[in-house]
This record gives sequence, C-alpha cells and structure tokens, in this order.
Amino acid sequence: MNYWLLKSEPGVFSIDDLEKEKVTIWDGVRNYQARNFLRAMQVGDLAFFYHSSTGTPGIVGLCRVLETGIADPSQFDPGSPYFDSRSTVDNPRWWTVRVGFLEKFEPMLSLRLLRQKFSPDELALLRRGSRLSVMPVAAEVAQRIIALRG
DNA sequence: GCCAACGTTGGC
DNA sequence: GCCAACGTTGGC
Repeated sequence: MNYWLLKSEPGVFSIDDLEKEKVTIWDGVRNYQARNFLRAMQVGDLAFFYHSSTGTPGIVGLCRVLETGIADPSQFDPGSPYFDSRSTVDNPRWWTVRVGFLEKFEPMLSLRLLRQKFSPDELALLRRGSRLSVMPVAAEVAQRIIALRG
C-alpha cells in the first residue's frame, strides 16, 4: 500500500466538507506531475489531507483511495473553472481518483510542527518551492505522521 | 529548442 | 499584500 498527500484550500474544500460528504472525486488538479501521481494511486492507498493557503496550514486528516482511473469530469464542463477545451471524452487529459473520509486529526499537524519533526528530504511538502498538490509520502514517514496525531 | 513573459501557488 | 518559486505559453 502507498501513502500520499493531497492539498486543498479549506475555503474551496476542507476536511470538514469531506467528513460531511464522506466521499468525493478529487477534481481540479491541472498539473501533469500531480496527475501522474493520481494515476499511480491504487485502491486502498491512504492519503493525508492537507490544508493550504490558510491561517495555519498543515495536515488535517486522513482519507482512503476508493476508486482510480476516473476522468476528471470538470475538464468537460464549460461552466467549471477547471474546464479544459483540449480534453475530449474520448481522449481525456486529466485523471483522478475517488477518496473516502477516514479521520480528522485533532489537533491538526501544522506545517510548523511538520518542519520540526521531518526533514525536507523525508517529506517533499517541506522542500523549498514545493507546490505540487499531490505527492507521495514514504511509508516509514507516513507511519511517523500517523503516530503524531492526537 | 530557447527563453522571456506571464500566471499561479502558497507561506508569511 | 508581498514575493519567491515554479509551470506554461508563445514568438522566434
């Protein structure tokens, strides 16, 4: 099983939204490297949920990959901010997964705390200029993150 | 293929 | 709001 980290701005979609909805399609990723990580996900993988661009950024929970190989529906929707006119139903450009809520971390594991506990080498999130919204987390590091939660 | 210009991300 | 870092675009 593999571990991942998924970023979301809580003003757009938060861990509380996922807890309420239970399941969601992780749509809107428009970066090829991030897309490739989404395509590498397997059912049963676990993903940390990260809140970005907010007062206290950090890991706020855990979710599970429930379904893979989903063509991101928002790429076909002209009314969506994620619409991509280069995509066709026959030849989609953007792929994603369905994830399910597992747990909310209370308290959250702030970026500040993560920087204290992990090195940039261990956690890509902490690397200078890291902007990827989907990234892998090494199993050993993931276990240590899980052990830190409340 | 190069690279300048531009847009976006995201912490602070 | 600032700005560094990064990705994408498009002229050449």
